[in-house]
Amino acid sequence: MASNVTITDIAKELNTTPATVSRALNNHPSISEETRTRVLEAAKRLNYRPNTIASSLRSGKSHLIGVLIPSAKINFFGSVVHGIESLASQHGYNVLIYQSNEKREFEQKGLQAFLNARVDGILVSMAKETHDYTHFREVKATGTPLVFFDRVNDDLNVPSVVIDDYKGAFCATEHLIKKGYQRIAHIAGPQHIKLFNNRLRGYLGALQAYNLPIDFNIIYTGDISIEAGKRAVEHFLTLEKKPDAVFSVEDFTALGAMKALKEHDISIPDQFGVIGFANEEFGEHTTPSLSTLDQQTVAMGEAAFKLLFEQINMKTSENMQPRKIVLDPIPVFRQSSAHP
Amino acid sequence: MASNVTITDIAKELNTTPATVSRALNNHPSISEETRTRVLEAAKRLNYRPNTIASSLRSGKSHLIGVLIPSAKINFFGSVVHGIESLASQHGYNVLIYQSNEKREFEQKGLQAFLNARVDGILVSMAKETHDYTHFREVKATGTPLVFFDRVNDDLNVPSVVIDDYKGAFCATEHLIKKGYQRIAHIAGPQHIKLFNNRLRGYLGALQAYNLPIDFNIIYTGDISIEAGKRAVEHFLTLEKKPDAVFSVEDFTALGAMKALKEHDISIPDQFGVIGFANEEFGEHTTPSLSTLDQQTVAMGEAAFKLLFEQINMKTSENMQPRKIVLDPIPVFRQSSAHP
DNA sequence: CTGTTAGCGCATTCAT
DNA sequence: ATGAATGCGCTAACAG
Repeated sequence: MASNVTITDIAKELNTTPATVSRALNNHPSISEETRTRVLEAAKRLNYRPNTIASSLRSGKSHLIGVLIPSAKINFFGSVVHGIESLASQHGYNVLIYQSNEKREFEQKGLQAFLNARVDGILVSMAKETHDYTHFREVKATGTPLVFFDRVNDDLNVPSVVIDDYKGAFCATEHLIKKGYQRIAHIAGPQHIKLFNNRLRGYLGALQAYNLPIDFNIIYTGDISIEAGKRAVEHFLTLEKKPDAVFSVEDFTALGAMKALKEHDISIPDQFGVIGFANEEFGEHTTPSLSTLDQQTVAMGEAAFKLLFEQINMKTSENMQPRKIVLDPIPVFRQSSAHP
Repeated sequence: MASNVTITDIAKELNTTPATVSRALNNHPSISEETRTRVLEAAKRLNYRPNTIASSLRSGKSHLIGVLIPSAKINFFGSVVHGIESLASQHGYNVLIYQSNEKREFEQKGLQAFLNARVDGILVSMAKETHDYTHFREVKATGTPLVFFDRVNDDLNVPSVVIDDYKGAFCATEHLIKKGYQRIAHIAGPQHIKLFNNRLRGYLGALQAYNLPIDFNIIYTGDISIEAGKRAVEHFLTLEKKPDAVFSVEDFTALGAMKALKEHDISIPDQFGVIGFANEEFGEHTTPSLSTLDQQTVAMGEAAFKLLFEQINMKTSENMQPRKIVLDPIPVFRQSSAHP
């Protein structure tokens, strides 16, 4: 069964030494073409499998990267992992995955596991619950390259990849304006979370850019849920000066808004325009289909890996300030904002 | 900077030997309580991190499991990975992830990478493209525990976890019957894929069980797409004896069917009932919401890990025939099948 | 270009 | 209960 042939076995077979076999196997420059082929042939014949564990121990490089996400069940992170893994395996890295389940405790355990496994680098999207960052500081202290994506923390001085929420919100609002909607509302998310604040700012920025008045009566702040979207619309409809379109901070909230509008027999997009943010899968299949902004999940994963890869291959001396990659969200304009 | 304290360092600090430190750290039975605490204290003080690589090399156990999936972008697999990782980390295993992207070539590369990393076990959902199974045979030949989930192959004699497609299809069809629909159609998937065939059989089984006639005119075979669903309905509506409900092999096809029905102003569920299979996220948010069967993704991941864990801890002598776990799909009956 | 030597960090056998 | 010795499989520095 498990043959477990080693380079020593190959060496014996060919009356040479493990060192030579190792060199041949790793395409070392100073090795004759002849011995290389002989070794490769013998390796194949004996069904040799390089033991990466031994190699890692000796070389100090594990060719492992750790990816810490809140949950693989969340679509967004699955897509990001897709981007990460694709590039990583192209570059000869294996990907370790760990879920924080939004708990700081698990987050810490995951980082611990990664460090113990001597990963060559770590990619993290932070848990919501996390407010104390000492565990990340410990990682930095070990010198292990670290990159944040999506859920980042700027104080930590770690390279990161994020989406340009301001620009996305600006773009969404601008789109509604250009489509001819007159009075555009916003359903905002919890403002202590930076990205939701950025989206609010993008909304305000677009209104200003087009010299439209800002009315805080049509800015509803709720949580991220279908229910919040419904409540927002109910609120808007009580107003004297009702809005005729809404930019919702997030697709699920937009969905709630659409449901409430339907209940009131307000037709979308004719009487009321709706646009969300995230490009969740369901948006393509609602009636009408939901306009939104795509978050570039796969590109985010790829960018995150690239940043990490740079860091891994960087002499520690080159200690410039950490790079921050900001991805543009991609507009996906569908029916819900197609003002006639 | 990276301290990289070893057990030897701890030993020196305490004027003892690496062996003692190792024993203390691993809760070896024959070690005095006093030295244990002294070692643990010193380990913490020196910021010691066990080197799993060295440990793996020495012990022969990597505490790594490899998970090979078609793509992390696909929701289903993300959820399964969630289930796997949760249990795995509870049991002290780290999870390596690799995507085949539905290509046999990558599948083989992934398995190779896993074997080289000396994983303690491998979990696989096969690529669609795969028809030649020698790479799996090679894995078996190494003695590395292997478990299939969802996309399995029975010839390989490998333990597996699947969903009971027959039962799910039976249940869906039965539901439509009990709701009072009279003439129930089926949109089937490519029949060379076993699970689709099982669903067709479940549909037929339910009709028989309730003494309903089987009419092949209302069994439409297509691929798995929204378009196929639309075409199926178009076909059904040309018939003289039109159906008044459909069990669709899969949610996206069901969605296509709903769209076509809407275009024909046929009201769902009053005039026509629809039920799908998979419990895709969008189903909750369509109008009307889509009845379906949940595939128990997280439970599948957990079951797969459990099976693998059993195998890992099994003496190779206990070579009974491989276990096969069959999960029951969970009915999720929503509006689209709510016959008045 | 190849062989020799050494050791990565740890767990385990055999002493004591 | 602890210490001494050994080697897992590989790579790398140094000789030749």
